[in-house]
Amino acid sequence: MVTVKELREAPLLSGLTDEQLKGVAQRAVRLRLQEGQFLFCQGDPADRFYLVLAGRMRLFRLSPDGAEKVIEIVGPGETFAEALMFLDAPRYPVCAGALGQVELIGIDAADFAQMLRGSIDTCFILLGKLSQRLRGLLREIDNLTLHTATSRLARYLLAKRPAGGRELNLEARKGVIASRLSIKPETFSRIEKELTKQGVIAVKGQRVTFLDLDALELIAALGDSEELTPLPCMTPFWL
Amino acid sequence: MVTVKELREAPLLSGLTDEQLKGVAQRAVRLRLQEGQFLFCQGDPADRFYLVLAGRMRLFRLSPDGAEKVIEIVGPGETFAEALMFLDAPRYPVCAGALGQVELIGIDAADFAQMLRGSIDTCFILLGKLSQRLRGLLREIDNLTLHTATSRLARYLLAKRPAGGRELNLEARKGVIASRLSIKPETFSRIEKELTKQGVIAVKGQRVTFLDLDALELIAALGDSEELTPLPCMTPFWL
DNA sequence: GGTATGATTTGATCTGGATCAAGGCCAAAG
DNA sequence: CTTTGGCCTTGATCCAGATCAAATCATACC
Repeated sequence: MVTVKELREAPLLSGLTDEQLKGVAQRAVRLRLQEGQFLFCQGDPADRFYLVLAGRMRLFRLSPDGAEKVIEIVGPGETFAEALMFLDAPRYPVCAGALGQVELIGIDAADFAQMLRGSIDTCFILLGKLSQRLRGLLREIDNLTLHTATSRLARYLLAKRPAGGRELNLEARKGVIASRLSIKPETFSRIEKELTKQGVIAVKGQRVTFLDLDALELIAALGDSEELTPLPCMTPFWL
Repeated sequence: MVTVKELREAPLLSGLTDEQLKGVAQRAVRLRLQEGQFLFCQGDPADRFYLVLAGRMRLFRLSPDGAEKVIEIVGPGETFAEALMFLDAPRYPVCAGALGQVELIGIDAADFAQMLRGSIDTCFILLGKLSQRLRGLLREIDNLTLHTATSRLARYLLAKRPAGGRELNLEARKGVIASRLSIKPETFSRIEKELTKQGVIAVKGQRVTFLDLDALELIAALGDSEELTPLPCMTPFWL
C-alpha cells in the first residue's frame, strides 16, 4: 500500500490535493530493489514513472558494445522518467539500476496524466521541472565540450558539497561517479590524486574533505561560463 | 503586425483556437536580423520566446574565454526558448545569432503563459515538446560520450538527409556545423575528406551527395545504441 | 583466520582529435 | 581584374585522456 504521505515526498506532486493524491496512490506500486538489480532498460516501453523513497538509482545509457554512461544518479525524494508520458509510444531512453538497496514507488503514467488534466497548476510545476532538467542537460553538454575532466570533477564536488560543509561523502562507488562525469575510473583516480597532492582536497574511501575551496573553485572555473554572467556579446541592434 | 496564420506555422501553437491565437498575435512582435546579429545572449533575462519564419538561427553556449559551442540550429517553423517561461527568474541559457537573414516572431512569455492556463491541451503539447527536446539532448550526450567524431558526422548527415534523397545541402557554414557536432573545423574537414576518399560521400561546397548509404550507416553505428533496441540487459528480477 | 570477488590505484604506453601555422578558394568591394 | 577578408583545407606536431596490464585494497563469505 502506498500512502499519500509518501507521495508528498516528491516536490513534483506537492501541488496536488489530498483527493487527487489518493487517486494516484491507489494505483501506485511499491518496489524494492537490491544492489545491481535493474528497474527497466533502455528501449523498454514506458508506462510508469518513479519516485525514490530510499537509496539511489543510477540512470545510464548504453551502447550495444556494452559501454555504459551514467546520466544521472537519483536519490530520495526525486522522481524520474516522468517526462515520458507525453510522448506517443514512450520508451525509456535510459536503463535504471539500483545502487545498493532501494525503495521506490511506481506511478502509472496514463493514470497520472488523466489526473493532471484536472490540475493546471501541477501542469505548470511539471513544465518548470522539465525546463530545469533541460537546463541541467545543457550545462552537462557544455561541461563535456568546454571543460576538462579535472574541471568537471571539481564542479561535481562543489555541486554536491552540503551548504557550508567541509566534507562530503560520495553518493556512489567511484567508478559510477566517474562514468557520470564521463571519465574513466583510472583517470578519475589520477585526478583525485593530483588534487590531493595540491592540498585542495583529502580523500579517505568515500569521504572527501575540502581543504581549499578557493583553489577548487578556481579549478572548476577553468573555462567557466554560467548563465549569471551577462556577457557583452555585441550590440543587440535590431533596437 | 503578426497574423494568426503565421503563428499556425508552429506545431507548438497549432492546438490553440483562433481566439487564443488572436490574443497572442496582438502582443507578438516581428523581427528581422541580418547575418551575424544577435537576438539575445546567454544570461539575458528571458521574457519572450521565438518562432522562426525564415532563415536559420544558431543557438550556442559560450565560455568566458570566448569559446563557443553550437547547441542547435533552428529553422523555419521551429520555436525556441519556450521552455524558459516556467522558471522563476528566467534567463536565456544560450546565445542566439542569425545565420544569414532571418525573419522571426517574438512572443511575450507572461502573456502566453496566462493564455496557456486556459488550454490544458496546449499544455500537454508543450509537455510533449519539452519531453522530445529532453530526449534529443540525451541522445546528444551519448553522441558526445559514446561516439567518435567520424560517427557523429555520419549520424548528422543521415539525420539531415531528406527522406529518400541522394543529396543534402548543408544548413550552415561548415564551421558552424562542426561546432554543432563538437568537432574542430580542421578535423571536420579531414573527416569529410576521408569519407570522400572511401567513396561514401561526395562534397562540392555546401552540397553533399550520398554515394554509399550502407557504408555511411555502418560508420554511424560504430558504438551505436538507440532506444529501439530492446537490449537483453540482465534479468528484471523484482518480478 | 584465509580466500575469492570486485573496486580502486598505479604505471607504461597509445591515440583521437586539438592546436599551430601556412596556404588555397571564393565572393564582395573597389 | 585585382584586392581583401572570410572560410576552408592541409600539414606537422602536441596532449589530455584512453587503454592495457599489474598491483593493492576491501569486503564479504567460507
